[in-house]
Amino acid sequence: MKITEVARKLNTTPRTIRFYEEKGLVFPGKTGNGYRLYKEADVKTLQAVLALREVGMSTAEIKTALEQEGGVSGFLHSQRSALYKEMLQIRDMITALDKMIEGNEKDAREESMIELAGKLKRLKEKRANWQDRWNFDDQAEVYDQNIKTTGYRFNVHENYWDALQMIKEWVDATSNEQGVDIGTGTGNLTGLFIEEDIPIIAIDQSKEMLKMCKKKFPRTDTRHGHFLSLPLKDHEADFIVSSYALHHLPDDEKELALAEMDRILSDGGRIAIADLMFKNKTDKQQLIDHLYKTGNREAIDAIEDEYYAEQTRIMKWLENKGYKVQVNQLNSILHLLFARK
DNA sequence: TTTCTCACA
DNA sequence: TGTGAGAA
Repeated sequence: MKITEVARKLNTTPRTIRFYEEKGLVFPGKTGNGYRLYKEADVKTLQAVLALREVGMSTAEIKTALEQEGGVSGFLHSQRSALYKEMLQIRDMITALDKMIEGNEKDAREESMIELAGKLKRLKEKRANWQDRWNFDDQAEVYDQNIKTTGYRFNVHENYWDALQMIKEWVDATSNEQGVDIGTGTGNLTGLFIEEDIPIIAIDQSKEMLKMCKKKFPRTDTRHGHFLSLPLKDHEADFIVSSYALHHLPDDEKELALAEMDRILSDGGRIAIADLMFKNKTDKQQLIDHLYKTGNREAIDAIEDEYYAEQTRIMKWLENKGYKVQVNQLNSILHLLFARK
């Protein structure tokens, strides 16, 4: 396609298209006489450029967007993720301010305001720098091996495959449903669905893990993202599964994660979670006491290193949102949670 | 027709 | 961030 043809098709002028080339957004080939020749792919990118321009992005921003891995859609998702983070911060600020207003009306002392401000600041920091303390990028190669080797006196992966299998069976998906696996890791759970030709989007915050997942199950749609901002539209998923992932989020963020799941899940959709948790606070204390008594340092270290959930708290949250919840405990720390919206 | 360059808002 | 005009 020559330049005027493309311009007409996209409702712009040849001049503008050349301008975008000057800014490094398209690279058409040239004919013998020096005329620009546009391929179908070039037209596509130009279309994207025009669209992004329309939304107010600068050519420089568009350039970085185009260069990002995952292309435009990857960029859009990361933009969404950034905005979502901001939105959460603003929401935190509003609740904190509401509390201050309330406190002020009751003629509270200044300390409580300062206290609140401090709490807000810490929350903000936590949100801003959730970091992968466990370094999953480095674990990608060895993760599957680690599942097989049982711990000395404490094996977090006991009943691992049972749990994944049970999730798959409970979800009971058909091949025209859209699934999502959050914190897919090396894709063990995702694989169970892929084997049966059930479309599933595998999400992980570790790009190395995603590579490994793609290697094991090439047909998987892998996407970079994390619990607090999932790269999916509202109500896009028919079912959500997640295994051995939620315990990497602090408790207050777990509820945000559930809210985010709720956002992408269609009405009547299912959530199935397998994770290390305690039934409730007293259960947690009892188990830890027991471990102390028996001197099982290994287990205590493992538990303290992560954020095991309280099953009842998650259950309550889901029920408040109108989910019908069913639970199943496989061993002292492994719980399954099935919820229907 | 198209390209390139300089200038302009 | 574009656009206009003129020369080739």
